[in-house]
Amino acid sequence: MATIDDVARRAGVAASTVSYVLSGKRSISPTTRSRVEAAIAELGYHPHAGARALASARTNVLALMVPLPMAPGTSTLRPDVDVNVLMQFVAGIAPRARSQGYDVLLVTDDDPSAAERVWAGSTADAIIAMSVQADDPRTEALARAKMPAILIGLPEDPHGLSCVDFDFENAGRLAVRHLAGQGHRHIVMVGPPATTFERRMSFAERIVRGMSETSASAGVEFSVVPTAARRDAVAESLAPVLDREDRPTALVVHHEAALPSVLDVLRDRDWRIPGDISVVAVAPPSIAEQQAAPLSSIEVPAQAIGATAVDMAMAAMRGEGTSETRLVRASLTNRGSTASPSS
Amino acid sequence: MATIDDVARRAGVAASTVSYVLSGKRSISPTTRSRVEAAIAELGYHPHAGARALASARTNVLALMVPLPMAPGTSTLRPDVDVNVLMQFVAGIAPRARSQGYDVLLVTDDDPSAAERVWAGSTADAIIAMSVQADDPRTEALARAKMPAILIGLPEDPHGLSCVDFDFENAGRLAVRHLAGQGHRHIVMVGPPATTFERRMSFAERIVRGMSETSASAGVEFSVVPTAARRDAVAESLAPVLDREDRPTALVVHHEAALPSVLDVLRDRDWRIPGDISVVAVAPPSIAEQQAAPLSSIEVPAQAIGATAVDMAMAAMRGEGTSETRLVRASLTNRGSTASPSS
DNA sequence: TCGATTTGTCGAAGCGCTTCAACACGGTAC
DNA sequence: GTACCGTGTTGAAGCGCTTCGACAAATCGA
Repeated sequence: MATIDDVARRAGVAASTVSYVLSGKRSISPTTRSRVEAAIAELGYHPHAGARALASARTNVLALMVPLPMAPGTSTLRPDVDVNVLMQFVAGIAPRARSQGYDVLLVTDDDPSAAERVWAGSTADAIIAMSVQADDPRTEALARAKMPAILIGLPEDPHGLSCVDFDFENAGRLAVRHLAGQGHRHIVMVGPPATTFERRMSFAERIVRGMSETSASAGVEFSVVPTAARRDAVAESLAPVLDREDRPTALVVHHEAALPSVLDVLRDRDWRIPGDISVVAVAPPSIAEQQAAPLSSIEVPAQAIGATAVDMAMAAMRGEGTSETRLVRASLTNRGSTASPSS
Repeated sequence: MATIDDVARRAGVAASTVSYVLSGKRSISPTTRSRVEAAIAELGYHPHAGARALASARTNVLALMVPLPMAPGTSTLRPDVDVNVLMQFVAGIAPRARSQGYDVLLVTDDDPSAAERVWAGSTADAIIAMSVQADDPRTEALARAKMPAILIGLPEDPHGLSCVDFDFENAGRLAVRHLAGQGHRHIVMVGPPATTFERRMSFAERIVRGMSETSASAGVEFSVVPTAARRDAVAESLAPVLDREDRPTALVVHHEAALPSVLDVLRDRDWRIPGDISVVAVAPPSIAEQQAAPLSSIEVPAQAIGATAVDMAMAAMRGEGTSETRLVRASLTNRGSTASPSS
């Protein structure tokens, strides 16, 4: 492997000059610059990441704490984390980090001390923690490690850390307002399984709050049906609600994995969308689009949130960013799956 | 941050002694060892990863090339990579790497030169590349970079690199043998979309080869139906085959995402499993188990393959591992979704 | 024309660790 | 008693880079 000295020798300059060409921290004459660049190209030189980290005290690595949806060893999926959504975040984070010259380190240990290991060992410059729960133990560990950290999700007590998340409360309001505006007086939210609520994933609580408050003030009847993703589970959970004489005229589905099952259940009853029932999905665009029927949806811009998290991490490293919480605003894309109730 | 010198001073020994306590490369007296360990604990010392990498020429980082299933910027899923399967691999890789003291670096660039960047910059000690296609350009790039690399998947020309994969050909043989043994004379494989075949993902080609050869020698009629995952697509793709008078009595489904749709389509026809039709899934256990009906399946041990890849990478770094190809053997778990055809 | 800036380059001092040669010391062997 | 060995420890030399202060040369204002 060629070193910076090799390059310097070949270009007939000092090593420090090469360094400055690379970093742009001092002005360099065009002549020198091109000689150095030529030498770099000829030798196929790549600076040694470790040496760089040692000398500059910056690693150019961003650590990403990902909850592994399946416990290692077992094959059971953790039902409260949707793999597709997870990937959407990663798809937003990785390229954005790369474009700023950062590599992404995957940290999957559920042990909260992993954060300290990464930070204290100068393995990464900052951490992004995904899928933060209301009472997530990682939050405190991150704060204690005193390292630039961004949370995706909203803990009860951020311990002074910055957070990004989708504005689920607003999404809930939006959905109800849209449907109530069309004349719906009875709305049901089909939500994540009960365990998600028990785990205190705040997003679930927030969207419910948004919906129920708006419903109340609009005089709309509202209830929540938590469900597992499997079709039989969905059918069973929904039956009591859909069988009622006074059944809801609109469904708001906030459970990516259950979406196909919900549509199937409606189809089994020969209910047309939106003729017999209106449906709004709360999901990343790619998922809403992939359904059998195009669904009007409140799009969770997971990729954009991921990218934002990276930007906030960069800001935090620069010492800017007084701890802030950014809630990315909801917007409803109408794909024609809602209409005034026929009654 | 405490340095090794701080620890040495506190323990009253030389820095090199601390280093040897940490690495175990020289014998240390029990007294000294415990004094050093105490100092480490008191100071909360963590060795600086960069300094370590510089001095020892080893980073203790494993790079993982993951094809991002969704192109950044767009929201379209690449249909040939199943997110769930991807995650299964990661779930096998990350903990195994960690247990050997390695961190995992996520490399999502599709640019083949990413490998060189990572290697030449001494950012990682080895690379594992996932979802390798028959004619994957990354293969040659990896080989050229002359770095320890393991491929998950089977390229046409491994360029001397080691590979791990599931023995899909064997899986195909196994499935047909099992069904033929029960008396089935007409089997259809429901496979990944046509684009997967076009992309020359070798797994698809291999399982087809295994099935068709065994079918031929067992006198069984066999055909392949590629399909997209969505329910309407599946219904449409399967219709010509299932509507035939002489319809198949068994389906082998090798397409994780389409599995639920296939079951739905059968249910719509009021066909019972296995009474009216036998079904075998080829999928990771977690996915086979999650279906509405428990499915007999040939289990793709994605986690185990991931772990194996890590072990092979470690061996390759030690300079062992003459380039080898390991195919992990298939086994069929009977969950009662196959039976002799009723005819 | 001369001092004051600015511009471009260099040399050297570390960053925190690993590792090698060297050595002190008590125990064995003769 | 001397010679030798193994054990446990040390000091110093880098690993490849960044960055700071210094400095020569070019540019400027008056």
